[in-house]
Amino acid sequence: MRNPSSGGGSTSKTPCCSKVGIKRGPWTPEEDEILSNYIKREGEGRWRTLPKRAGLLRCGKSCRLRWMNYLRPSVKRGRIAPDEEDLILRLHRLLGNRWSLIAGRIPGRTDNEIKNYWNTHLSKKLISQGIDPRNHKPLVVNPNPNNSPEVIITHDHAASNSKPGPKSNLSPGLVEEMGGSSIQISDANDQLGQYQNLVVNDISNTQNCHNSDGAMTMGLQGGYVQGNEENYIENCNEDTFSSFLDSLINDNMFVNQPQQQPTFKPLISSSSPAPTFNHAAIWEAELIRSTIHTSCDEQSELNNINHLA
DNA sequence: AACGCAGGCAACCGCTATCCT
DNA sequence: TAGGATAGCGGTTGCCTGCGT
Repeated sequence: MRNPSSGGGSTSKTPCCSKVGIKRGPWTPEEDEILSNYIKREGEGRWRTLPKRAGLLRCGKSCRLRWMNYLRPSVKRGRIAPDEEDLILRLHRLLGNRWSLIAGRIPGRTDNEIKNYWNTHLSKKLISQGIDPRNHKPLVVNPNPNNSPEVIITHDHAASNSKPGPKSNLSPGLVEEMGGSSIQISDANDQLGQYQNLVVNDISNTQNCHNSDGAMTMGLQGGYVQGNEENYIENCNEDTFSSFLDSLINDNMFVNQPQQQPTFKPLISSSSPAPTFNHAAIWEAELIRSTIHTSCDEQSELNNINHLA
């Protein structure tokens, strides 16, 4: 890809691999093999000193990235499946540009891969369907007979343009749900919200980790005021965020409103015409459920969640 | 066949969080 | 507690490739 001699960034700032003799650019098969063999032998970690120990003329960051994104045995290569695509969309609506969190829920996919896929495929797809990819809300299209892509963003979330930070990058959809007592989306995005609810609901029926009623409601009602995202998030610790997730999970519009059992459609009509029920949703729910279960048991997941708090 | 263009994606960047001494 | 080291994250860059002309 990149020309090693050209250097990566176009900025004048000092790159991390500015040392003379440190190689940059695309990795060669030989380098891959050296790195793979070394990590299989010695294990991950100590990236800073790894290149020297392994005999690579790379910086530690580069080695880590290469391993995480390509050389790890668990990394899945190949096209993103429609099921995965739908899952990415729904997770993005919940989590925003938290690529690592999204990737953590899609086995075999890396944050970089998902990020790239989002930027090159999904965001454009959403735009073409009149949905703002930043907040998953309908775009207000300027009435235009030739369907030119002139659009007005209706909900310009701060996360879209501001410097990302752990405390300010929740998706607007998520924030919206945090502020309301119901997960139900009341605008033209109803269908999308309902579809998401199905998944969330499915999770709620089986996940039993933080499922106390008290904890469940705390995240939503304990201090968050709609429009005051920062305050809420700043006060949000692991428990409250977990509780918030629980509240999402347990807020069950279909139980409350069984007559509204909707006709579900994929968020994006990527493949076949919309079925009344999508296997992807079941698969996704199962996947998310399993990760939530995992989060109950593993500190690493807590650490991940903690990034949001 | 040659050229130009746009899209895809691997890699790099700066920044922040966490760990360690 | 402070400060350095390390790990990890999300945004951005720019080369490569495929396609259209």
